[in-house]
Amino acid sequence: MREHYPFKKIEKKWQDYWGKKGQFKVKEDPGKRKYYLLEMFPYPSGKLHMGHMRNYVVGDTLARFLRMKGHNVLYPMGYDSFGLPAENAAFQNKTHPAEWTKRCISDMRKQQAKMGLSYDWDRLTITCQPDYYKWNQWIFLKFYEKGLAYKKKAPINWCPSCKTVLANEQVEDGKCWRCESRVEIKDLEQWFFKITEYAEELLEDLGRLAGWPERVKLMQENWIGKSTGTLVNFRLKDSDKILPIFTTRPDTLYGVTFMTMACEHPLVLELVEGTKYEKEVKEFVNRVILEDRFTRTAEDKEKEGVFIGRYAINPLTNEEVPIYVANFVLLEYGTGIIMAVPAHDQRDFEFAKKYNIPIKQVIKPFTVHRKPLTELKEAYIDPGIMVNSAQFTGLNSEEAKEKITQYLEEKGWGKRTVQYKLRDWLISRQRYWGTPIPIIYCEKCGIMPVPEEDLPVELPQNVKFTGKGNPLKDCQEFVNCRCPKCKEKAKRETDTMDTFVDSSWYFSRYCSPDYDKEPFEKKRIDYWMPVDQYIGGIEHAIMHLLYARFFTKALRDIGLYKIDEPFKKLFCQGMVVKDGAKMSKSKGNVVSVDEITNKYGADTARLFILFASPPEKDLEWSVEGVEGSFRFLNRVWRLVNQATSHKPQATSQKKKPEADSLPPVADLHRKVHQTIKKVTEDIEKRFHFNTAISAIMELVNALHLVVNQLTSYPVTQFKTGKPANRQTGKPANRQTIEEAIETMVLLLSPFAPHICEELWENLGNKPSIGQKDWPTYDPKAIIEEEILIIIQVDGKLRSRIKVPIDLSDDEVKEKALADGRIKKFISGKKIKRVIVIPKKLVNIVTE
RNA sequence: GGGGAUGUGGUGGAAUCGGUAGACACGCAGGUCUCAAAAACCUGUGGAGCUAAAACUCCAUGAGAGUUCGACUCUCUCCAUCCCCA
Repeated sequence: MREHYPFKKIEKKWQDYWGKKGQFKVKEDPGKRKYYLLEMFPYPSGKLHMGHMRNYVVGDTLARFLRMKGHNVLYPMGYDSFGLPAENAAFQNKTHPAEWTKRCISDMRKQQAKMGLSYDWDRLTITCQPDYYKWNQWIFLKFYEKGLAYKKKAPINWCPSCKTVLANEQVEDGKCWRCESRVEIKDLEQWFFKITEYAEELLEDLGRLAGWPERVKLMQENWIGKSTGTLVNFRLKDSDKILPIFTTRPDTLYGVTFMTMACEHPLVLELVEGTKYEKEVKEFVNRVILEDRFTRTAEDKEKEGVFIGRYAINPLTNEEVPIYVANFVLLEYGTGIIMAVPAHDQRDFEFAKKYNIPIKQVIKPFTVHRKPLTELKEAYIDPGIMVNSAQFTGLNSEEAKEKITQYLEEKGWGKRTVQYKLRDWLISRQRYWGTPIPIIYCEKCGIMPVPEEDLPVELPQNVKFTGKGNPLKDCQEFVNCRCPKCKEKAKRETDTMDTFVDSSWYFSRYCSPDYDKEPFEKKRIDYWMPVDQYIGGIEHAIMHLLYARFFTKALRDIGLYKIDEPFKKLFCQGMVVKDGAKMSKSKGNVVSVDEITNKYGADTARLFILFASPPEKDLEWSVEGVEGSFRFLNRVWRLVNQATSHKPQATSQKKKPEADSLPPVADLHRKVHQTIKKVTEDIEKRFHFNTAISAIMELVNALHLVVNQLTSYPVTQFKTGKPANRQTGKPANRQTIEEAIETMVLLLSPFAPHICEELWENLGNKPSIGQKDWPTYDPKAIIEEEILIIIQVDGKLRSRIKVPIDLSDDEVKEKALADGRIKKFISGKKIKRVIVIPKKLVNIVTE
């Protein structure tokens, strides 16, 4: 590794050049095809890792390619810079979150620049700055006006000793991450965005997102979780209360033998209050509530519950059934109360077995003679024939669903309904480092939105970070204010917004980052939006992408957008792993960007990342692989410089080849054009940078062979040759080789931009290679004169022959049958048929 | 339990529309150069059989079946790993 190309010098030189020239700045240009290329912006947590870099290298390569193809490419970068980690770091390092964030951003920008990423830095957007979060507040007020932002009680994690709200990730094993006290669940007034209002549209429009991966759409579909079913009103015994339940199985209504309620259901504690059941129920609820959803609903989790001492009345049968509170019922789904039919639902079945609750079968299989119910080992969940169901007995259960729902509707006991799993978006966070919610509480006037002209409500700088509670609450100068209406003393909302609010529209801010009348300028947004290609990790498949889609629709209804969907195409790159595990500090398998750029340079890192695997798959980091990429670039460097050098190559002086052993120059010309085609299509159609690079490697290998063999060729002539004639049959050697070298450098330039700029200049061209047109191939040049035909006998490869391209199928068939090797296999056999696949293969089928 | 993805040499991967399995690279082995090494360059490299060598033959894409003249590719069953949901 002693001698290598001077990548440090070259990379610095061209990064400076691009920066000085402002080469990547873009403006709206109606005359050019726009292309908005977006990467998920990072959280500035300190150092960028190779996982980030993979995202950016894919994006940057694409951006450079598209520019050369003549697109007007918007390629911006920003930082998602509000959030809990900054606040924690501030507490630990005794710095201000703003300071810490600023430092992280500066570090990350340096690393991104070192990788040669071609962002338009003029559009840099940092979400923790008032000129950005002002518009979060503005949007909040618009949502509030439209009823899309509202307040209601919701349970939160509460640490009684720290007296603070905890995020879910701060609860470890049901205990506070800092002081290890038992976490409690408290109901608190919180702000919500009404995403459920768009549930149907969000679901429906998934069908129009042709450029999205199927699995992401599927995940969103499941998350929205639409189900059609029936709402049935049970009555509470000895009360006039109604217990509404949602079911997708109204056909099993006659088989209800108990009810279960979610532990979080507010009615639970109300119903047991002052009764002998109170103590037991409370203890149970408090225990269950702290387990996370996953463990609670896991298949193998023991189903548990407690009788609460009350009964519900089935409207169809007037039967009384006991009410339980159970661990497997979630408040979020349906109404939080479930009618339990143990005969036809597996979880209900297990529960009933455990607590000796009767099991009543109301559907029997279509196939006759089934074992009696008492011997059932599991619930019967499939459709069948209705039994024990009054006037519905004998019906097909699918049919009965409809009939029973109809009957309930007639009687006013229930109705058909559509249910979504999607919940409204809780945006309140009880912490400092986020966008202040622009609301004022006045004793006289109530909830008052901050007037638009008073925005932004700025985060106060002067707060104490004790690690406990929300520092904003203790900041008197922030909290105390005047009511905008009556001007009396009032108090500010101290909750801040979820950071997902910031990332739900940042891509629109890039379009007009300097605009100060609204979040973004219509004229410019209409030119750039929607995003043509979004690139990011699969971990955002649900939350971020769903919120951004919701924002787009809501802002459209406010009149800010013309579009319905923000991201036309989505690409999710795989993870970067090392030693079989995702790179992470705790595992100690992190490869830092600096380490790689210092040792091999950015071009090598870029090339390796793209070459080692197709971008949607996980990428295994390999030191040998990186060295291989480095070797390749050195090879390219020597090859091109050898061609431009005045000194003849020392090693190539040995002997002159015979005239007939001269390299096939026409082949090289063909190879060049085939490579253009392959590389272009691999990038454009498939995102398969790995095969694009291997095609370039093949071209380099071919060139290498030609240059080495062609010892009679005076290398000095490379420097100032005329461009190759691409129209006529067989160009001169010099032109062909020159064309091959220039094309190769052009094709390689989006992947390894620095070295290619330098080589381009060395070849006697003016910079910048990034502003040259992407090469196009000549369809005539890629046609082979002779093609290889595979000959099979009974599907087995037996011979190959070369034939002229224009030979007819019949002639090919004849040649195949006459082939010496084939004769051996078909002699004495009767030929049943011969299949000829034009220009590919002949299969001779014998009896 | 439901849904999805993946499974190809010693390794990463290629085979884009059902038509030569293993492109390109890594690694390894041998060679050239060198006092030696590194670098660079050249040659070989799925397995087995048969060979002095070449040629040739057979086997091989997680396992097993099916469709087809022909299957890494399509269908079914199973196994393993990963992801999402419950």
